[in-house]
Amino acid sequence: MNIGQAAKASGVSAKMIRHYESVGLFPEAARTESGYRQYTDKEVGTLRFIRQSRDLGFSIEQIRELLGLWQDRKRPSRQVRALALAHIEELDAKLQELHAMKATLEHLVQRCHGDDRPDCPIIDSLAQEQPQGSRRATPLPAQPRRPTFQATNRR
Amino acid sequence: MNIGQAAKASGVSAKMIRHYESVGLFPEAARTESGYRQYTDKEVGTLRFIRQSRDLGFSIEQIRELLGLWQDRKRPSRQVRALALAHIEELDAKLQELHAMKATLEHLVQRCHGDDRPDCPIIDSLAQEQPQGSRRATPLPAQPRRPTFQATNRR
DNA sequence: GTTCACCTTGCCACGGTTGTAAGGTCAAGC
DNA sequence: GCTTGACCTTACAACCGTGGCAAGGTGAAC
Repeated sequence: MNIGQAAKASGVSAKMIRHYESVGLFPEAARTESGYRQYTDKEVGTLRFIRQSRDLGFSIEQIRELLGLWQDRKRPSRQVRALALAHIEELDAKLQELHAMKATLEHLVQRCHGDDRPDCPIIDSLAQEQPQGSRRATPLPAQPRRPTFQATNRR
Repeated sequence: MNIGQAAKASGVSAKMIRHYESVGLFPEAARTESGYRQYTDKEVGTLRFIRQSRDLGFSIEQIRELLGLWQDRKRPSRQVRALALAHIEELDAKLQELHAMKATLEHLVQRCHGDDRPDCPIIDSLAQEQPQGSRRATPLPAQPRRPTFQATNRR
């Protein structure tokens, strides 16, 4: 199986298969005489595992661990569960963050007429300097101020 | 005011002030004879505006527009509102995505004993090949399969 | 022997932010 | 004066995951 076929079968692009190989997430594939990578069903299975994990938002490093746990047939399910729980917590943190942003914006949008007049509470709020005892409901202790949220590529 | 002081006053790091300047989000600062950037309160105000916008998850490009709207005192509030609404939709899309991930994971975690036994539905599910008529509740038409969600740097 | 789809490697781009390196400047204390 | 240390300057690389493009080699059908 060439890389293109493995890509189709697994749902991981050929580009990313090469990338995963280069970062050691995926073992180096066998090659034909002319250098073409060759894949078996077993490897496609691993690629599918990777794709599913990515779809659930696991990072490459987390997937590295997951693959290790998958390979090790004797490992306690406790370990897998712990990894999943940790990831759920990350997702939760992100969800909370995004939710807070959305709530603030919705509040502002609600108070903006949104007509021909220039007066606009949204802009005003952005321009306003944040008071020391911030407007945060819970004054979280020593919280990193920058959002851990990054706008992602639109496609 | 030197860059360090402007950074403290605005909450934007010196590093990022330079960066914003380099990408044209922020006008080039005046300089002393020796080349030090000099800032006034007005510019610190702009920096604060940028920071507040970033805290709400607006992208650099969106902030560029917001700054334009802020500067233009006659622009209809409609425009600002539209920008905010568009961003709320982006946030919503992300929230939905993360929520779906979390829901799936929680379902799996719930069914995993999490004890010393190796049997684990989480790993099994990742290994399992996704059937054509996926497990998605709504078979969204031509949805990009890759998550638009990126794990972000931990700090 | 040409054509076309595929494969190869390598480098660049996107977000936004941080780190690091190698140097210049300023104000204080001696 | 001169050193020290905190600040400033620029430039470049890194993070993460993915896509794009270039320049070339390969395989198989016609």
